Order: sequence, then structure tokens, then C-alpha cells
Amino acid sequence: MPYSNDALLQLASDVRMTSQLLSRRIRFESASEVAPHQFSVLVKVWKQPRTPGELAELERVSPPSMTRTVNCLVDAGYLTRQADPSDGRQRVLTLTDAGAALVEKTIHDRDDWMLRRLEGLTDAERADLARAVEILARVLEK
Amino acid sequence: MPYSNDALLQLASDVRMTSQLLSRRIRFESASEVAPHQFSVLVKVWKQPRTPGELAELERVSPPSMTRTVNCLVDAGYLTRQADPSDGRQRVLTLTDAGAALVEKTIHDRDDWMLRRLEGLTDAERADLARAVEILARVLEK
DNA sequence: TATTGTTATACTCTATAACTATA
DNA sequence: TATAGTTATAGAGTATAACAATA
Repeated sequence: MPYSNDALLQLASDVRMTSQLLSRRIRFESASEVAPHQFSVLVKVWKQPRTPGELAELERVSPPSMTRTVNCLVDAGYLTRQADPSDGRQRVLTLTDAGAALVEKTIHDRDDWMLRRLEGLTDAERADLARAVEILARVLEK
Repeated sequence: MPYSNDALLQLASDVRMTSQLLSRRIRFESASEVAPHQFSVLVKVWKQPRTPGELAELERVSPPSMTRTVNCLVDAGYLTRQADPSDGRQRVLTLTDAGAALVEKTIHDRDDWMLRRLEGLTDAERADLARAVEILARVLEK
């Protein structure tokens, strides 16, 4: 039975609401030691070193806001600033050991929270989730 | 083939990351006219009228913060305060027509954004997503 | 006396505009 | 002259503590 427009809209709404609810629960139930916007920056730098300007664009905040956020994270010992030898204007940010540890611990806690919620599922249900994840990842690439 | 512990942890991580990525995209790509925390309050009141105290608890903010947020939304014409006849201390908040219109327009925009991303999928893929939504909704009830 | 909500005050996050250093 | 980043300043969100009104 092919999907009608109404059924597809309903599915879109269900996917959106479930994702937002799950995301909210993850944020609330395994909070990091730093504020959410600060943690988001740490994760970006954890994936790869970044300049303040790149981070401001990725986080959709102004450069001055990112300067302040970065200052806090440097003061807290999670980030370090390094001069870029190829362009004296830029300053590359990297994680300290404490910063990497914080990111990895928080990610582990969140994955563990999610894991406990998937433990009671059947293998068929887990396979459904795996397929859905693959589909959504593909959809979000566009 | 039954799921190993490692495979289940990987699945948990994939589900978590996909949900957070999707949620972030929705938030960024179809922003409301009011700030996110304000919109969240409007949605709560849209579902049912609420007192400031209930909203503070639902949103995990302090009562004074909620007072301020509610003041902004009342001033902007999205909420109205009404006295509770059964308890003079409480003040029940309800949406104005403009508030309801804003909530419904934003929800529609977000669902439409999601819909456009699901349009290219096969019926089998859509059915996978529908099953995944049902599974996650069940998991989140606990 | 306990509860609901608001006001007082201080701190943090955000933005725009202005400034410094480098390209 | 343009770009990367920071500082200056102001506006908005948040919290704790104190207060007002009601139960």
C-alpha cells in the first residue's frame, strides 16, 4: 500500500517529534559539566582543530560570542589556543587532555543512557532502528 | 544473528547521534519568530493551559525565569494571564489567537521541512522509519 | 505556616560596532 | 583595502534571595 500525502506528512511529523523528544531527553538526563553551547564547541574541536571563526559559523553565533565562549573554555582548561604559522591572524584551537576526557566521558554517558533504553528490544526491533538510522543519515546528507 | 554488546552500543550511539543531528537541523533550518525557549513554552500552553509554576518545572528553569519569559510572551501578544477562580494564588496562562497561529505555523514549517526530506524514499524505507518511530516512542515512555 | 508568583539583584550569553594585527 | 580576532557596550535569559498574596 503506497503512502498517501497525508500519511507521509504524518510520518514526517512523527519522525520530527520523536527526534526532538529523544534529543531533549538526552540533553537533560546526561548533562555535561559545561553548558550545552560550550559542550557543542568542545565536540567540534574534538573532531578536528578549529579556528574561532569556523566555530562561530558552525554554531551560528557571532564571532564576539565565540570569543567569549572560547575564553571560558580556555580558562577552564579544556581548550588551548595556538598561533597558525601560515597566517598570523588566525588562532587554532585544540583540546587539552582534560577537554578530550570531558567530551569522551559525556559521549560515553549519553551512549550508555541510550544503550540501557535499547536493551529490552528484540533483535528485529534493533534491526529496524539500524535501518532507520541509515535512512535518516542518508536523508540528512542532502 | 543476535546483537553483541558492542553492536548494541554502536547502535545506541548511532541512534543518539542521528537524533541529535536531526533535531539540530530542524531547530536551525526552520526557526520560529520567538526564541527557542519561548517557543517551547508556547507549545506547552498550546497543548493545554498551564500555570507559571508548571511551566517552570516542565522547562527546568526557575520560577523567576519563567515569570520573565511569560512576561515577554504576554507583551508580545502570544499569551494571556487569567485568574484561577479556585486558587487566587495561581494564574492560568492560555494562548491568544496569535500565539496559536505562531505555534501551528512553526510546527507546519518544520513538518514540511521533514516531509521534503522523506519524499524521495521508497515505501519500504518509509515503513522502516514508521516502525523505528513506534519503537523509540515506546522506549521513551519508560 | 506553606505555597504561588513576582520583584531585586547579579552574572552569563548574545549581538552590533569599533578596534588591533596581519594579509 | 580586506580579513581574523578581540574589546566595548548594551540587551536579554538565568539564578538565588527577598517579598506579597493566598491557602
